[in-house]
Amino acid sequence: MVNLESFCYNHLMKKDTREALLDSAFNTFYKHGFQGANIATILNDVGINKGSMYHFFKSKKALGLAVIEERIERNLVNKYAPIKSVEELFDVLCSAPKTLSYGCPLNKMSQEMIYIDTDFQKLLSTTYGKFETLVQIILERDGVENSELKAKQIIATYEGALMIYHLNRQEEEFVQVLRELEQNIFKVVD
Amino acid sequence: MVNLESFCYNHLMKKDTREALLDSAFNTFYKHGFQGANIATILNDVGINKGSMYHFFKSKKALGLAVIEERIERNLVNKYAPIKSVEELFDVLCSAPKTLSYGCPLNKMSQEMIYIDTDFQKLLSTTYGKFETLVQIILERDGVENSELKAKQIIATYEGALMIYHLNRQEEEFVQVLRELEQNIFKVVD
DNA sequence: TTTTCACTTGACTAAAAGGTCAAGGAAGGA
DNA sequence: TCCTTCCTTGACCTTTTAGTCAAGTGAAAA
Repeated sequence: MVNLESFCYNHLMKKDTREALLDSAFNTFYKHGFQGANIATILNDVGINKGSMYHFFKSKKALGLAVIEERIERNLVNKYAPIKSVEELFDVLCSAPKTLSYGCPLNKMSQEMIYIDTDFQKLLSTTYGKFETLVQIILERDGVENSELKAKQIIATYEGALMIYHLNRQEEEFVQVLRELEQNIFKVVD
Repeated sequence: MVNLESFCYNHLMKKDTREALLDSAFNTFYKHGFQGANIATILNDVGINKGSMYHFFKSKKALGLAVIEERIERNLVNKYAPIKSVEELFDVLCSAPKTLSYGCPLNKMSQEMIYIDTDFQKLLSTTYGKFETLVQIILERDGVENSELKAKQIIATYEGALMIYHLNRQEEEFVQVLRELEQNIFKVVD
């Protein structure tokens, strides 16, 4: 018995065209920025034609918004939801230089788009809120007080340090700044 | 006696065309990003023609690099060089939401360009280094120990918090995160 | 007065970009 | 077997964009 879906004419399983499009668009936007990205590049990468993309997304903008909702946000949840302790959180944060080749996707997209398009602004703002909540939950589960402010502190330092890392490529500095924060926040003043 | 320079045919003092171009380019790149920015917009804003711009800058890229060197960097020096104490430093940092309409120009340009063009990358990296030095000097003059790490901490938190501010537009949160850092860094553990 | 140089004009080019569309293929239900 | 729906093709359109260039202007030096 043959899986019919695997015999699609463009060697892609039908339902996967949209997904492949989102994957490639995410990568392309991540590296080149939304405005700098070229639709032809994405299409070429996926191996499909224009009309096929415009069947799923009515415009480049729609594709961009979908990338935020279905990739950037999903990646954040996949990464932060399973974290069980503050210690583990900082370990994950410290690993960012190894996994995030071009900086923080959310930060990058935000810097570029929030003052250019209000739909992007709204969606990015919402997505950031979810990120903050994910971090806050980790802190609260570990009994940390004042979790909202501390979540903001952690994310702010992380985002800024990651930017500096991408300018200097000094991983040690990046880790040092985060570890310092970890100690400062959770040090007990006797 | 009339100032001859003020009788230029395009109602601009000659020497000022380049400067006006840099001003407008800075603003346009700041809001729209380098790639998203449109040269025609800048020319229209300044009130000159293409050839005039290409007389001073051989390409859009050259204009972009000049904006970094002659505006972004200059603004940083103008802003941070006169600061005389750590206290004053934090006051200036806290005022960012009032002065930086579209985020940190250096951060924004960096996020967009460092992985797209190595000339931008080098220049932005150098410029960031100068920023860090400016902050470090303030700390050292105030007798703060471990000034290099602390400068990085301050800048990282500031940059990240500023990004969050631009997503949420909650100025209080922004100030709170920075004030918290100020206390944490300089609190004496008895 | 003449020459020179820095700067400006504005039309032009070529390429790239996002987006459209009519036609066609595959699969599945009737 | 036929019809409908979903998806794909690839050529085409339109607009935008960075960049070019020959010709011209005015100020200042010679």
